[in-house]
Amino acid sequence: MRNKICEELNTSDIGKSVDLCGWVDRRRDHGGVIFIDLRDHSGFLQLTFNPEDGETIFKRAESLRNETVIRVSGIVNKRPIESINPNLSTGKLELNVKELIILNQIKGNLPFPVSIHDYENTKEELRIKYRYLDLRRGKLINNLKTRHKIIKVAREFLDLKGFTEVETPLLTKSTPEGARDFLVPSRLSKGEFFALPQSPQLFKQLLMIGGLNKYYQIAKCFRDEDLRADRQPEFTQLDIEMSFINEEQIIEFNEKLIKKIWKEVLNIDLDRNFPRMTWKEAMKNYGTDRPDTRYEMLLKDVGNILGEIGFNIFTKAIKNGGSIKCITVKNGNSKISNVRIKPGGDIFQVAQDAGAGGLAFIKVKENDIETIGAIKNNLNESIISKLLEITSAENGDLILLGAGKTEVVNQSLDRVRQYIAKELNLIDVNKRWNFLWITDFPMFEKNEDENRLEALHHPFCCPKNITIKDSNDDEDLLEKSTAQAYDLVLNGLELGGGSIRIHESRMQKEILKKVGLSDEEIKEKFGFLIEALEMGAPPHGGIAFGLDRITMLILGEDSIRETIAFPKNQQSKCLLTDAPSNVSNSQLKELDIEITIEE
RNA sequence: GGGACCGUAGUUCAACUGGUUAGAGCACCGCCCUGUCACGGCGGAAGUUGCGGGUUCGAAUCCCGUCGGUCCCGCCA
Repeated sequence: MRNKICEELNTSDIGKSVDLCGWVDRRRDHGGVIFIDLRDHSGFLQLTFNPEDGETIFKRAESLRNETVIRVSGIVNKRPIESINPNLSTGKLELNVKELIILNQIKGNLPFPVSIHDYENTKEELRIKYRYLDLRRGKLINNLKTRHKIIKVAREFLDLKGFTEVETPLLTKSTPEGARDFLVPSRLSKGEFFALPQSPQLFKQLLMIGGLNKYYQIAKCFRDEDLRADRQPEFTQLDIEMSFINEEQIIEFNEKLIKKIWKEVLNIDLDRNFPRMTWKEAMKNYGTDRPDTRYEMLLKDVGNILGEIGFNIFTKAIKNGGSIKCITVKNGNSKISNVRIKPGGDIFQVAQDAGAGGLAFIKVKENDIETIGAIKNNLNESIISKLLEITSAENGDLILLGAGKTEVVNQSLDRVRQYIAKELNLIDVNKRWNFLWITDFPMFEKNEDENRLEALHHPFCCPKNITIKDSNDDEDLLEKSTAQAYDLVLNGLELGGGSIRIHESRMQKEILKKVGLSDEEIKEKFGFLIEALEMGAPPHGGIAFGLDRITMLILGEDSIRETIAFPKNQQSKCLLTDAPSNVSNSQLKELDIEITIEE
């Protein structure tokens, strides 16, 4: 059909006869001469039509519209010097068309313009509904190519290190805890359901037990939860697992993998080792387990300074076992107006939205401080000087304080910190790729509402420095234990996480009991795992990266939808196919399923 | 489940504090134009202002409801 593509053409083709196919990107009809920008997957070439070439072909050329699909044959000509277009790789050339075949025409108006010159703020609703048109604009295709390259580099790297890519089932078992499952009924098992995997977690462990040694998978995962800019109901993990390995080895290995991807895809050398921070440090200094360390404003605990000054909110916080913490905004007094940090102000609101009762402030001035009377009346010089010492606050700085339950104080100050960093442009642009390992997660956290323990990572993480014998002797020891778990954080975003897994059946049973499962439930839901662990399971561990997020960050996009060919909208619907949708009664009957919602 | 913002021609936007017949660019249709490249010129068609209700002499504009979209909270082992 064609013997050339646009990007292949250069001045050595001048005088040659070529056949090209593509879309009409734009047409410029001068009456006498018609210019068409031909676009194919590789680039552009200007076509010219002259009346002297015959009435039939000229008439046909006049009928061309944007996005008409054509095949053209002609002679590659050198453009006159004054007509060279320096913005085009084929700008010195043009094709004088001798034969024009219209392969497909467009019907009516397009839902939005495709030509890159019209690239405007097209509503995303339309871009997703007519994804094939948006793809034709090129940017998304480039994003998909970058995504492809990331996967390719990872595959090559892992292959070279002796890993085997294995596909695990999509039709699998619904598991308790975690996210909501997508359920799949089956005609052969009426009344029963498969679940789509939230991750291949247990299967990759079983592969280790099977002696595969090194596994990876570009794995589709499914979670029926609400969506965000960085969360889709189906997403992709780069999933990795290894046997006879410890935490340190996994971290070092995956750091190499990430560095390789950044080098091959972006040509960026991440030469220094990624810094590490324990979960405790992260919570203490940043109030979150995925801190953005590109800027300062660390959280400081001022409970022992302000807890007993007599200000009721502070006193109560400490008395109830909570915290008083603060962040210091350098030169905040001039950069942030009073109304913003008082009730009704945007910064105050951020703190309150995060659950805090409010946000207190202390403005540091020359030889004085400014704050609300209820606080100021209770301060003396020694307290102030201690406060200034611990916060390193100087004249002009603004101290923002939170008091109450530690989790709430952490969460609200974390949000305020992030908000202010964005508002005041405090993010260090030189730290564009600020990777950080978070380690030493606790095994469990308390679910206050239901008064029970939940696995912080998942209940297959192996606790650190503790044996099943220890835990039998001291229940508390296990509950307060640290997991051999680690997360990779980039600029405040979780890129991936993993752990050393439990390879001992008795420990696995203990942990599952701790998160509230009965013996029966353990047997029913995880019997196959417990059994497998009893048959010579090797120590093993691994990690899973969010491939969509990695791609998003590498591309500098704000949403993973820009990295996915056919994404869902925020209501979890596919606007292109209108899925999910109704099914016929006969389909339902075959599954013995009845719809009870009323129309 | 909750909060915020948005919805005007095929499309991207405009329309003052509620006030004439809701405008413009691109696209579309017609005519003109032989070197443009986001070509240019003249003319034309194109609107249930998402939908429904209310306030008003008068609503794209204000109010209520509803539908759709985006961002966020909850949720996401």
